[in-house]
Amino acid sequence: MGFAEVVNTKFSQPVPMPAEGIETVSDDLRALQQHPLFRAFDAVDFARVIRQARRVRLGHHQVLYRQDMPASHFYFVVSGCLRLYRLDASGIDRTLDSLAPGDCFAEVMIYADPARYACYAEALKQSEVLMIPVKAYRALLAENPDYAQHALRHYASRAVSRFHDLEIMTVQNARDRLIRYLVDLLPGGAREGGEVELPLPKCLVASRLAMQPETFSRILAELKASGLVRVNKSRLFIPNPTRLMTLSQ
Amino acid sequence: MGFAEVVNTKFSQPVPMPAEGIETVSDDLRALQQHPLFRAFDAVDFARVIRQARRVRLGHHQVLYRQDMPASHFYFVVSGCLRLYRLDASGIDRTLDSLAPGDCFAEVMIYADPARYACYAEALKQSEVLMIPVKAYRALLAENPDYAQHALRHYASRAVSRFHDLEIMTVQNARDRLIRYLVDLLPGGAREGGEVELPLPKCLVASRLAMQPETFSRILAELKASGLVRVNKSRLFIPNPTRLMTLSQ
DNA sequence: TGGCCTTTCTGATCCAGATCAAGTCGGTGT
DNA sequence: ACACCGACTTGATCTGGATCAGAAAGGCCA
Repeated sequence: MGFAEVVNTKFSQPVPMPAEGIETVSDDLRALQQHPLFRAFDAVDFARVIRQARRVRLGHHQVLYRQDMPASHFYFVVSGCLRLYRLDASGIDRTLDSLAPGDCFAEVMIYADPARYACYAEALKQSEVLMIPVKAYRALLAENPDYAQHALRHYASRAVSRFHDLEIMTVQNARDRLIRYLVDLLPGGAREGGEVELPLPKCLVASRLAMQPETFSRILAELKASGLVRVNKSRLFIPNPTRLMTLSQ
Repeated sequence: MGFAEVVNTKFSQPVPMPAEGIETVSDDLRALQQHPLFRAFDAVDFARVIRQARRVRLGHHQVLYRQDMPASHFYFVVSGCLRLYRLDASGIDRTLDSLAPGDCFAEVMIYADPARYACYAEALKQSEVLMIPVKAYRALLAENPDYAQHALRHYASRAVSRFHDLEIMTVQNARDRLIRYLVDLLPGGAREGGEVELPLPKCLVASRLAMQPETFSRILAELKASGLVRVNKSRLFIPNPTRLMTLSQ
């Protein structure tokens, strides 16, 4: 494979294709049915895809797939919390995204060619994901133009948010990157204050924002000191996002 | 609008919706017909979209659209060269992508909701673009499931490359970012050496890579000195990409 | 309950890269 | 040919953030 050896040894092996831990799909899939990629489906078609899906349980730090691995499935987060990251030659890992229950990921693999995962996916705690064969999904879309419209809409919104991520990363200043990241997490955007739960442990948020954990910690301390952010573990309260934004120049 | 005033005054006004400079669409659209978004179209449907498209000529530094402007068209580069960028409150502009003849851009607006441009688009020299109404394209796709499959494939490949861009930007080291950028420009990837034409003037490549022009210049000088890159204006010759990559650790 | 381990925080140092400031070079218009 | 202007380079300094090194604060297991 070529990078199996650079994987941090504390990580478990990736799940062997299907795998033990499989069980028949049951009912907490209401959330999946609400997802933009599935919302348009009628009950029959939904059942058809789900029948071919498999539920997988992942332990803390267990790797679901690796970058460059051939991709025949995409995923839906039933419970828990995962992250997407890449490893480079020097073994540095860089977090690219975080995933929460209700998210789909690697869905770009439905139409990617060549279909190889672009990164690693790792559970950050005990998690459960549904693995959905891309073929099954693709087959339904081919038959049903209306479904395809919905998928296109989803792909478009995903593209917009990735573009936005890219925009954040071109900000040179570490503090400004953090501020924009926090404001994006706010439910109401920059409009109104609110509480935010970091979707990743702080050290991984740091890696997501291309800075060191120490730098993250110091910037957060500084924001706390100036009263712009109230911190309680991984919950942050932001009373006035507008003032925060102006600080970011 | 709210940011008309931050636009650098040396830039011209954006094209007034349709505009003078319009002419009937002629024959150098062969290239468009080859584009993944149009390849599947039969002659009749292709003609149908094209009939509703308008050709626009842009002068040096002319802005085609602005960020947050309502988006009713997407674009195809007939000739010239453009860039996508954003402006923030402090007036700093950050280049997010470069465009060459044969590229489509803002095509995500076909399905985006709300349909507002996520950035500015500006011509870097005398250029010609085709503006294609998203409605026309969307209508065709709704009728034709096969076309939708192709569009999905295109969106997927676009998503993969944006993800890849994001990955480059999470590299902390300026030299490493530049090296990865250069290797990506190589036709053969890291496999074999070759010549590369920078798709943007050097100062904008710098902004694309979140570094200062001076830093870009110095790093390039350093690579030149160590024989890893031969520089001739905006053409770079990279004899041994593998060696270049290893230097990036 | 205590010890260990992981995560986070804080302090001290150092360096990559930003910033400031001239130069050089090539192109363009007069 | 000249002056001008923008794109690029080069040099000198300064600083934000990386790095190194501990210390504190929880969790978790025995």
